[in-house]
Order: sequence, then structure tokens, then C-alpha cells
Amino acid sequence: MFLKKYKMNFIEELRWRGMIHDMMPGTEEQFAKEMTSAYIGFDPTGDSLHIGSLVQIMILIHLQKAGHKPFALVGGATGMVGDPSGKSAERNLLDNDTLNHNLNCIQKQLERFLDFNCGTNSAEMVNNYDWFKNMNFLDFIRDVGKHISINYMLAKDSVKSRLETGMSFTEFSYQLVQGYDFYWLWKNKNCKVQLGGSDQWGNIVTGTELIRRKGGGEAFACTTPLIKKADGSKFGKTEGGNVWLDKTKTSSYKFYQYWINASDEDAVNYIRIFTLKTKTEIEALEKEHTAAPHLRVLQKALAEDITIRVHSKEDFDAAVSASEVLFKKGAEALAGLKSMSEAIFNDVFEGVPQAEIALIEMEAGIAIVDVLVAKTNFLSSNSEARRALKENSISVNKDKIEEDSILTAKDLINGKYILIQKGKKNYFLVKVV
RNA sequence: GGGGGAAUACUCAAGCGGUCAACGAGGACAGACUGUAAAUCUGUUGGCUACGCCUUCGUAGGUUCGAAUCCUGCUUCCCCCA
Repeated sequence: MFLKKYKMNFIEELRWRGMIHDMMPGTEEQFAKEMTSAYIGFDPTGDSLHIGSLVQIMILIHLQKAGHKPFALVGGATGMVGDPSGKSAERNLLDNDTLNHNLNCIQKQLERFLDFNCGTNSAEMVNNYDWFKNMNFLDFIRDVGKHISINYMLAKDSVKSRLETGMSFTEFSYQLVQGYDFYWLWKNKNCKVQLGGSDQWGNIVTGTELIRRKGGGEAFACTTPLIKKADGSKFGKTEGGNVWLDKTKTSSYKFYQYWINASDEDAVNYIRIFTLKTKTEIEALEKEHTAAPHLRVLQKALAEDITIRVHSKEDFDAAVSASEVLFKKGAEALAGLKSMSEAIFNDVFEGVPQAEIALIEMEAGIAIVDVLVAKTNFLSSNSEARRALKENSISVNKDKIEEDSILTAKDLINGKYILIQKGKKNYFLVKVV
């Protein structure tokens, strides 16, 4: 019956996209049987989600599109404890102000991706602090702890791997706290499935176990694989750290650039995971890409789709025009820069680091090394600047420059700017005031 | 409580009295080639007022003409015995 109403099978959908790592027996049948509520928890360790969490967001979107009901849980309580999964050392506890700030920020980001007002399968946002704030310790160890044995808890990888180096009771009990979340949602919200990253498997299973023993019910789990890049490096990291969803932390330009720079091999996987394009659409794109790889159709489609969905159409357009100007060669790029109106220019360079230099100083002339270091802090030491200049990696206004060059007012674009770059991708804008 | 060992740059890891700003590997950055890809090749990877100078080898002292290398105290970590 349910299948007839919604033509898309949730698990099938995730499967061809390569988004399933592990699944409990019966999970697929559960989704096929009826409209099912499922949840994913988000950790408030920072004040923004990053593109790693985007995978989980996509899962919830697919879930809702398939006609099921998504719960996005923010961990106001679990955030106070600290998940030991994948961590080799004890974590520092967040203070309450930071935690609340993070919770608010993350909640706002999540709201953007799901439909909270579409009838029976509207998304819901929950905070586990709500059911933990009045729970007292004795109740917890009597009503929850009694159902799960220490032996069972010790067998979890997240615990086992820490037995040598040590782990506080706080982190040890994390799986019970998260397990109780699942139990609570199962009991009060009829939530039968928990989804999440593969590192969450142990925690999730503690939940289903608790539901079985304490509630005599059945619950299910499905996890996504950890995303890896073809070259083995970490997904979602750049020189400057994490790629965040918040555009004040990662500018739209940089966000767009992250995706456009994906290798062919990675792009094939990413487009399945991070966009909602259909199988047919994706296969067509891949065909096109194979026929003319230098056009990078896949990367472009990927970057466009994600940037628009996470930021906005305007942000995407700005990022594209900035990229077009910045990645054109020599004279052409310079002409492009010169012909730009000030408004567009500012827009293009919004996400590019900048510094100001007084016009009088510029007119007097400044040695390139000083421009790179003392005046702008673009590079961190004179040695580094000299080295870079020797390596022929510094360009001023798209032209390679000599180590002993002196910049003057003549080098200003439209009398106002100088564009410096190190290598192909690192830009810096000097403004004259 | 007793005994033994270890701490070196972003990470791993040489060095055990001068030739050490410190071998090598990985990573990172850059150059060439390309497609703002991958692979490959090459260079760089403490600072400075720069063919010279200064500060670095857990920390504080000491021995010596001279120490990352030897000695002593301290800190941290590991192993063995109780």
C-alpha cells in the first residue's frame, strides 16, 4: 500500500547512490511496510555543520522525499557528555554558553534543508536536552543502566580502543545516553530507525538493544559509509581547515571551489551523494564527462547544485563569476578585472582575504616583499616571501613578478586595487585608501 | 615502592662531542605538464637588517675551546618487578 503511493524506495535510492554502509536485518522491510519515522543526531561540537554532516542531511532529505518522517536531533544533552567514537583522547567539555550557541546555529542550518510543514511526514526538530534535563542520575542508572550490561558496553570499538589509554566514566556512559535517545523517540514519537555515519553503529545498536530489552520493541538501524577521497586524504578539509556550511566561516567562493576542484574519481561519487539528481541525469552527465573530460561537466554540475542548495543562487552566481575572472589567463584576466564595475568587483572578492595600504605609501613605491608580509600579512615571514618569489609562485595582477620588484601607484587596477596571488588558487586583494 | 628505557622540526624517524638548522620518509606548499583533475618529474619546507648572523633537539643548570650528543635536578610517557 505504502509502496503504491510513493514510487521511490528509500533504501533502494540510498543503495545505488552508495550511501549504505551497514543495515540491520528488517530495516528495508520496515520502510517498505509503512510510513516510518527515522532520526539522525547532530553533535553541537561547533557552531556550524560542515560538509561531512551534509551526508546525513542528504539522508534525511531522501527519507522525507520517499514519504517517511525525518527527525533531526540536536544533541543538547549528548553534547554535554562527548561521544568517544573515533576519538583517541578524552574530549574537553563545552561550557553551557558555547553549547547553547552551537545548538542554535546548527538548528537554524538544519531548518533550511527539510520541510517542516507538509502534513504527516513533516520533519521535526528535537533536542535531547528536553528529555534529559529532568532525568536524575539514580533514575537513569536504575531504569536505563539496568538493561545494558557492562560486558556489552565494553565490547564496543569506541570503548575497547580506549581501554589502554584511558577514558572517563562520562564518555564511557555516552552510548547509554545516546541509546536512551533512541528509546525515548521510539516510545514517544514512534521513531523506529536511527540513521547516521558508520562510526555511530555501536551507539545506534545500543539504542535498538535498549528498545528490545526495556521496551520489548523492535527498532532498526542504517549507516552511511565514511567518505574518502581517492588519494586517501580527508574529505572536507582544505588548507584553511574544515569546509563549513556557514558562509561566514567558509565563503561561497571557497565552498564552490572545493567542489569544482574535486578529482574525476571523487566527483563521480560526490554527485550521487550530495545532489538529488536522478540516476538517469547522473549517467548522462558521466557520459558527457567521459567524452570531454577537460570541460569538467561533473564538477560543475556538482558545485552548482550544492552551492545553490546550501547557500543560494546569488552566492553561486557570484562564486562563478569570481572564478571565471580569477582563473582566466594573463592579459585576458586583467582586462576582465579592469572592466568590472566596483560593485561587481567587491562582490567577486568578497571571500578573498584583503588588506589596505595608504595611497601615499603606494605612490612612494613599496618593495614586493614588504607588500607580501609587513603590509598585508598575506605570507607569514620575509623568508617565506623570498622563497615564494624564488619559486616563481607570486603573481601581481596575474603576472609573475621578480623578487626585487617595487610596486607603485602604476600597478593599481582602476587606481584602487592590486591583486596578488600565490600559486594558482591563493588570492589576496590589496586596497588603497 | 624498586629497577630499566624514552622525550628531536607538522607527523614518523635518524643522529650519540665538532663537518648539524640537524639524514630519511610521509605530509604540506610551489614549479613543469594538464582540465582550477589524477598520475609523474623538479624545487622548497626555523627566523633575520641574508655569501653572514640569531634562536631551535622535553625543562633548568653543569662539564668542555666547542653539546641534539656527556653529567645533575625537574617534568611527562612507556616497560619490568612488587
